[in-house]
Amino acid sequence: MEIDLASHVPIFEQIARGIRGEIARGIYRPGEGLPGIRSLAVELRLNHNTVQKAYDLLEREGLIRTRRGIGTFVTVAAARAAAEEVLTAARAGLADAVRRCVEAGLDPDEIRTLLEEAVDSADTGSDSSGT
Amino acid sequence: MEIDLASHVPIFEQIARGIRGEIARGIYRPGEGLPGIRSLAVELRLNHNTVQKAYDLLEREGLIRTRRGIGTFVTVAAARAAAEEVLTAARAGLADAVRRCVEAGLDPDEIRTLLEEAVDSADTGSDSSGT
Amino acid sequence: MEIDLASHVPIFEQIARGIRGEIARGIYRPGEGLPGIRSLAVELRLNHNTVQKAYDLLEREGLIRTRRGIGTFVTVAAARAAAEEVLTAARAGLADAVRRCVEAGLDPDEIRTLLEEAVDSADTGSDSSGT
Amino acid sequence: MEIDLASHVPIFEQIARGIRGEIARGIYRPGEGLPGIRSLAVELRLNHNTVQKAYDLLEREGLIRTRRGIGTFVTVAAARAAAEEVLTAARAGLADAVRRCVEAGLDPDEIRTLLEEAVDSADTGSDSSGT
DNA sequence: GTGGTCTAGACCACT
DNA sequence: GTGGTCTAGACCACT
Repeated sequence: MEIDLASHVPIFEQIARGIRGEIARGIYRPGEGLPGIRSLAVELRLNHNTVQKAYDLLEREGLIRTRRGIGTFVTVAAARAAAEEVLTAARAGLADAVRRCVEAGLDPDEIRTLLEEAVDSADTGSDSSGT
Repeated sequence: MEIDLASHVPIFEQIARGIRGEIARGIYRPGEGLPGIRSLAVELRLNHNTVQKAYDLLEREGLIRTRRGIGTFVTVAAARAAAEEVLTAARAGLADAVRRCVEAGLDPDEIRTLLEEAVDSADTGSDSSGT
Repeated sequence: MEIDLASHVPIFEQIARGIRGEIARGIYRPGEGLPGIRSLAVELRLNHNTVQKAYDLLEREGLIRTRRGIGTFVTVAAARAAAEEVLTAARAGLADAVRRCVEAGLDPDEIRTLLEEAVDSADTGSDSSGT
Repeated sequence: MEIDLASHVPIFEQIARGIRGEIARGIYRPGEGLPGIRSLAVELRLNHNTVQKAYDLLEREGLIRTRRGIGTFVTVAAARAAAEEVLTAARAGLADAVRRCVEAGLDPDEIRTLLEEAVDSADTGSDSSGT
């Protein structure tokens, strides 16, 4: 998961988004355990309270369930819910970014070109070669 | 200019972006006066200090210049600089949004579809169909 | 008279200081007329209200006297008073500048060197060659 | 740090000057933490926004760096930069004060005498006599 | 506790 | 009217 400290999006929100995305993509499946708050905090070099806040948010959304002393788990209803939330957020984010491009004076074709560049470079981790 | 009070982007930053965009698109031209800090604050229903902070930022960037008791004006170097800043920001924002879409599990074609929807709805007023 | 628009000292105060100095040095003598508000404003490229404010200040101090429709004149008591005020202000300003030098980490000798440089360069207008 | 509420120099600028001087003199060293915005505000009996503005200015100059939730620290490049800025400002201030003395009709010797008085009284605490 | 943003409102300088 | 500074006080994010 990548945290952008310079972003205006609160860090706890970025963490929550990251986990939502991972649930949506099936990286974490219902019943599966999530990394511990402390260890994730160490990995991301953040204070554990910040990670805690992200987990709290996800629990309020019903995506995860914390069991004292045992750990945090993905709920059964999570996969579908996460996918929807992530999709909605992604769509909103894209619409917003496009609006800013239009305001920047870019015409649709230029935006499409930028999109292709962005798709290509975002495509890093996922192997699209089919190998 | 539209201000999103719910956004994580600080209001003063949103104002600065808006004005940068307007300079970039030639709505405000070098030498031209910008709306007064107080009057813009009233129009946007914001506190004048918030608008002041946005103008401060733009002045530090060299896009505008303030003259005591007279008003605020677009600098000669502004148009080009604003266009560049806005373009860079727009590109970064789009790349970011696309990355989130990919993380949401969307494939390139789905992202392209979303983009077309976004372009259409962001296409405020400017009828490109020529009909 | 030199006005420093970038200075934090209000412009009307700078004008007043300038005139006080000129009275103190005998450039304007008791009974003599001062430049008109409008013409001085034009010369200094300022709004006449700003010059007016400076004249008001000097009148309150008793250095000058305005006679409607005739002009502004240096009062009899002015010369001595101006000299005192200017001297007090100059002394205070110097003490302040020295304090800042000390705070900048300069030792007395370095400050003395700077002073000699400053005295030399401030010596521009006054012909010390005796020619 | 001493704040002169009657000065024409804005309070936030006075605070920035004070801290620049303290960095220049090595009172605060690179990596070291500065007093918190809120606590300094309390100490100086000022509003925290005013101190904030001073810190903003210093951050823009690259002298200090703020870390959310942690505090404000002197940057590595700060010492040299601060010393230069402070020296330049001190030199300019002294030149200005001397110019005013000359305009007040003081001759170089009188200015030198005033300087010695100022140096003596500004010589707070640091006994250079070695006694 | 530490910094960041924002509002409401006041006072000043310049045009 | 136009900008600049400051205060008092509130709310949020991160440690």
